[in-house]
Amino acid sequence: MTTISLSRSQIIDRILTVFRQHGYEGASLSRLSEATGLGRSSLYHHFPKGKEDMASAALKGAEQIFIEQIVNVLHTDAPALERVHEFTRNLSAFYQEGFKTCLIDVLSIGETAPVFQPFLRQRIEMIQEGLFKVLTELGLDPEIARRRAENTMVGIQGSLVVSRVMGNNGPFMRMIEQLPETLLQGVEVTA
Amino acid sequence: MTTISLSRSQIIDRILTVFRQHGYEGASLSRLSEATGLGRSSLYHHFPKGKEDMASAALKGAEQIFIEQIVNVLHTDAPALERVHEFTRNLSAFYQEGFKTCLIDVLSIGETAPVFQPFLRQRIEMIQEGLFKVLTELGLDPEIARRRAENTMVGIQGSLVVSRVMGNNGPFMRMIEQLPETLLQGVEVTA
DNA sequence: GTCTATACGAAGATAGAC
DNA sequence: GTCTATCTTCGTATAGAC
Repeated sequence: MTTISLSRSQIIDRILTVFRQHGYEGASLSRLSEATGLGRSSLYHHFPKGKEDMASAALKGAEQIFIEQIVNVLHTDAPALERVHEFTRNLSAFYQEGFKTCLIDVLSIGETAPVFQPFLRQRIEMIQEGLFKVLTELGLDPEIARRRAENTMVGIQGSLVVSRVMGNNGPFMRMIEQLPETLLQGVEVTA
Repeated sequence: MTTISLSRSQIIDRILTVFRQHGYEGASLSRLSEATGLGRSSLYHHFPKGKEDMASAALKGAEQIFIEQIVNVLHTDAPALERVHEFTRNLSAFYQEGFKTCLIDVLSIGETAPVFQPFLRQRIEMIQEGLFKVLTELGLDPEIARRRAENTMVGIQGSLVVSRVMGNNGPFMRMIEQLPETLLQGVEVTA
């Protein structure tokens, strides 16, 4: 066979896309097979426990880039204001300017939701903790900081849903555009 | 049979719940049959085109109460401020204080999404138009009004997702609590 | 209007050859 | 590590009796 075989991370990436687009129940083995170019048995070779393994791998595959691009940028030693802006930029890229459905949304629906829920919840908490840290460093009241961190998560998820339904990424992009301003409202810019 | 048979609207309500909880693909005929107490064939008697018919009926079933409770309250001749508050209260009740997943979210995922998308989109537009009307009546700049209407939809959908994943309705309830204030920011209260 | 029975394909999953 | 073949269960859907 001269077929160029995919690396594990490439396979997982294809799988990830299927789950994002179709949800857990809609991500059938046929679709996963087609998307990866692997037969069913090959999929079971890579993911012995089947679909649940694949969804877990997809979740974990997204985690790498998620932590790097979204979470860690909030914990660098760069100036707090700069961290907010990098977070915002990377967020937009991570969701492909709002065109990508979020796994957090999609995997929290249906019978298997309890399986993934702890991980999904952790993702939300990681972002909220990172934002909380940055905002309190900037002198914001902890109550307000916590609140803004939550509202940010709400804004991300909500704008993705609304963008998806409206058929354009306007809502997401407007959320992104106003995010730094919203987060930094009332912060003293003591250069 | 002494079984108390359900009315059509009761049947649709049960179906609605299944779609909300499991999404379109996860809402199998078995689940729908169990939830309604009707055999598969009976379901086909009521909904000849099968599952797609059921989902459409569920969507239409929710529309009645949606328009009454969420949209129409924005178009009454009550004072605009009062309309905002009634909208907020009814919104909270409609989503059962944040414990109910929204059909707009759930039916916009997966292969059949294009079938329902126009209707889902219309729901979002109905709310946004109603809010836009109230806010402009209150003297708000049209640009700002449009923006706040969109942010409200984003807040609703996002807080429902985050509440679901976090396993508590706190995010939704905080969104509800701050909604009137957010909407009415900068509005002159000329009694 | 609801039931039983049934069709038929697709679902997830496994065995074993190569 | 990928394939073909196969298994079982579940999926949607229909026919026809009551």
